[in-house]
Amino acid sequence: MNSLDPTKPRMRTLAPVDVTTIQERVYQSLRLGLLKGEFLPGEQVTIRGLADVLGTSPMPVREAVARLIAERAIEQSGPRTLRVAPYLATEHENYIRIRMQLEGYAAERAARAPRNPALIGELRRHNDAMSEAVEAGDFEAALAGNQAFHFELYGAAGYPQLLDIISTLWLRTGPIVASARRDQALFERLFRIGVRIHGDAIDAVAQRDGAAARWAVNLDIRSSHLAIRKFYKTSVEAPAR
Amino acid sequence: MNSLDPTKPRMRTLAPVDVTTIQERVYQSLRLGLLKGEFLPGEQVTIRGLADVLGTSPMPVREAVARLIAERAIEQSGPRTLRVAPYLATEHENYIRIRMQLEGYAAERAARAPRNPALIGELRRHNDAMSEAVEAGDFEAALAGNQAFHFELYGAAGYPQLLDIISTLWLRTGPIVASARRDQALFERLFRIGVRIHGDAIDAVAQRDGAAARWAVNLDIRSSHLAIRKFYKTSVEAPAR
DNA sequence: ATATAAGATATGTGATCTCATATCCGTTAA
DNA sequence: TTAACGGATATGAGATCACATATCTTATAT
Repeated sequence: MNSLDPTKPRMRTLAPVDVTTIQERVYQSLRLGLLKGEFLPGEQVTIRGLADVLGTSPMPVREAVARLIAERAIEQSGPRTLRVAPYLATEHENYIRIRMQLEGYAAERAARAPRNPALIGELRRHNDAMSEAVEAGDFEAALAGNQAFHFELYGAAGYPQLLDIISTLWLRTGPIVASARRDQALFERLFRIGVRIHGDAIDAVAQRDGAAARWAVNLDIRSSHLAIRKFYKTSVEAPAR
Repeated sequence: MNSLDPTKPRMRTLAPVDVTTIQERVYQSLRLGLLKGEFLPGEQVTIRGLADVLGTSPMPVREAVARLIAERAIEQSGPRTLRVAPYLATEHENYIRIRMQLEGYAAERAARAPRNPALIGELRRHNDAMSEAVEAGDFEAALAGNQAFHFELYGAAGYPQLLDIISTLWLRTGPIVASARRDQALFERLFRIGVRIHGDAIDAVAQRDGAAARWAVNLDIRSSHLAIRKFYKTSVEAPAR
């Protein structure tokens, strides 16, 4: 019997394989693309087109898109047309008010939640990363840092369901925020303000001051909203509904 | 030329035909069924089974179910199993807190919105219908009246997007609330309390007192939650996750 | 009698095909 | 030159088929 003896126990090097469905991977990919600003608000998409880009058949894309339609991140603009949710001033303003309610509440709960020793450090780390990215002019990284900061904070509230709803709202407003970064000067200013407000939020959490945490997050949301509104007012006109 | 002359103008009796997709009708049907309590929390469903009941093929059902999964009304409990969202005490409690934030906010805004002369009358009408249904022991009608009252109120806030999110939350908690009506005595008591609280809410709106409206709605949500928790604690145990 | 294994059934996932129709483009007639 | 008609193309919706596998049933062996 040599070393190839099949009855002899030996080390296996096979690793478990990714068993997630194609549909799920398509969904996650589209979701990430929306949050990273790879789609413009109002941009038309087609199921077959996405399937080609993603290297799969239309079938999994259809169902991933159906989920995104349910989350209002993609909408049917006509009988046979799909598009990324467009920027509409009043609609976006409504979402901002809803976000202030929910994210403000999440921040308040996070500040009042049982102390997690690592939380403050993590928040600072995300905010520092965002700050450095802004100064380096890397707006994609700044966007990612901003997102990481917010979700670290909201996650500390200990409400998976709340986090889930907030994620959906970010998915709707993501392409709008991300595409607005094309105005570099405006967004540099915006992100610098954001970094400072995040600092206030961190202080509020450190002092377990729920009201102050809520206030800081609401200020952050509102100030970013104002910048985005200015961007869209002065540059792009929203596509017709 | 007789009366069948095709050149002679004549009255047409053809009415427009329903052009909505099967998928959309399946979705609306499932949605209504969930809100009316035709599904039990944790109940298993199959795509082919639903397709048979609805008299269609699995295809439109698949995509309608995908949307409901995105809304967390249906979930995948295993590799090849779908079920209606089950009752889980802490998860449900989290949803209750989120609903208090959002529905409280909606009520506050509704009370402070520009006066709609018909609103108070509509609210009273829904609440009276609910009250009569409770006394008649018609819990399905009472449930419908309760829903109509809440959405009439929240709709008056003038935030379609907020209404949409609240609808999604009701879709998740709908089967839980609806199935709990099986304990008649408990729910008779609950609905009677609800009718009274609704009266307080109507008064708050009539006086344009946003804080009072928020308070009334939050009390309504919380009291119904307590009744449901009691029901599930004393009767049914939630299916294992 | 019980436990294990083999076979049958059920079910979600994905691919492929068909269909209706919206959209685009070129041709033709006024 | 312009507008209207018609054909080609693109696209979402739906049906059908194929596949892998989880679950249930049944038979057999201990």
